[in-house]
Amino acid sequence: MKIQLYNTLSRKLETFTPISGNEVKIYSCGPTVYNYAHIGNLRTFIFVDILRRIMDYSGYEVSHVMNITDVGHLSGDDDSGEDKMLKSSRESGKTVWDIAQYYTEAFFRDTDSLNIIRPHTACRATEHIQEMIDLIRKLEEKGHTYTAGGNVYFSIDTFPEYGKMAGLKLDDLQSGARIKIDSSKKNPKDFVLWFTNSKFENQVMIWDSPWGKGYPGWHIECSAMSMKYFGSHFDIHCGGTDLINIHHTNEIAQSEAATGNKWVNYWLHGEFLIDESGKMSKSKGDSLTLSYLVERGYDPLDYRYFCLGAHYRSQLQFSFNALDAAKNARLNLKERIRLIKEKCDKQPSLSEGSISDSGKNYLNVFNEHIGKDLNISRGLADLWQIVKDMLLSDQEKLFLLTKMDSVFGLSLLNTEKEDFGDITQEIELLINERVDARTEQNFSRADEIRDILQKMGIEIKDTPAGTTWRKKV
RNA sequence: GGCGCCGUACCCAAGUGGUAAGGGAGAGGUCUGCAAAACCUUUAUGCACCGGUUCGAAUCCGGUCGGCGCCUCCA
Repeated sequence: MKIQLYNTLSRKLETFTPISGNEVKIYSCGPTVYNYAHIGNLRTFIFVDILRRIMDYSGYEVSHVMNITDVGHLSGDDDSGEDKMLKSSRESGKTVWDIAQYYTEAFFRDTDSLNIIRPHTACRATEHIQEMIDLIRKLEEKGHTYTAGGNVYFSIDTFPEYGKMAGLKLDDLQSGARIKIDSSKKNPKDFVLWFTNSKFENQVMIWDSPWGKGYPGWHIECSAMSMKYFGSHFDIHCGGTDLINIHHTNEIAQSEAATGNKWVNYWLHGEFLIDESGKMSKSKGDSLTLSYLVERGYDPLDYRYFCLGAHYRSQLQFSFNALDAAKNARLNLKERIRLIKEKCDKQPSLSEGSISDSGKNYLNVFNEHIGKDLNISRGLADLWQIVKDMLLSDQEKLFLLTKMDSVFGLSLLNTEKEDFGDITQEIELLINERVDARTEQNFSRADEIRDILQKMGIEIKDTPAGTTWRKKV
């Protein structure tokens, strides 16, 4: 199966070819764990998950590494900003280590509930300080660094290709347009590799280094960790679109300056989720979290479905209206699939070889769609078409759906419990009573019971096979 | 100030040169004691606006208006 990816490096669609045989090495930028992830953050992780699932689906051997940024980083460029971990620690009364642990667990709870497959390796920055120090040393040996004001900086003037991915024209950049420039820097775009002499009280996240006690700059962790797990050259690096200009630009500079060779072949960036006021950000304070959606009665997979409706490189407009639409769509889809499953119940399942031409065609079209820069929303449309196809056998539908859902990750075949709730005794009694009333043609009582159940949030369905119910959407 | 993206029906959106995917919502129908659910049908001569290129444009080019992002930390 051919896979084309839009590479930020070239700003073009490129056909994907792995560096080594059938292996695909994916590094994705992970969460900063000083707060809950908001649903905008999670959109990017869903995008990475789709990428990974499509690679798996295509038969590649994927290894996926993701960092956990548990080192506090400054909110400003000039050393005057506040350390976010410390801030969070001060506000909650917990230690920075507890904070990191707590939010890391919260992050994985969220991603698990979104059916996001966990990376093979999730590596904490704080557990790779030595690797970072080693990398900085290498850069130092090659003359790419200088020390000023107690910090070790990367000197971008020693790396002529600086900014090539972002297309930055250095002279045109208005550095300091929004923030004060660190006066120790030789070039405003230089960045810190290692901070020493923390000015923060109670700074506990400090380590010994050749340059003194301190802590690493933000960018170095991804370079150091990806090289540790993947070596100096790997296939795909992805993250949010905001990382292009600074974070990934700096990562490329320090990585390629250290090794002297190309670091990453394909760079993929996911666009933002926005709401009426624009992009969501942690610094806005109260932000939309997944658990808030759950409190409001949504299933995490409603949000996943919502995200699959748009291409990863388009901004997606969030609203509860749109989320409701996704929720309805997902439940409708599952109901249809439940019926298909029911009808196939006693029949033997199909194998790849016994698929009809029509089925094969669906699969080819689907593969073509998702292979073209992960066009998952087009793939979803393909899936709907299969579900609604009146000529395709149910068995075949089931086969195709199962295969395709390995890419969507929507648990579409899980139709048993989730949406239909636990049968409570009360509901069952009422339903039985209503069935009796209807048999006796006592329709006023039957309608009365239906109203009662309605108020309890239960929806009644009278089918030829009997009365069923489900929780109201 | 520099760079980039976007503007498609009531809503979310796909489509980037060959005559508008999909979903939600709405409407009509079948079914039903009535409903609900389910199922079927239906909903943009039109893709912000103006001009141009082309046999042909939502798609390419130029302009106008509007929205968003990046150039601090950020998904």
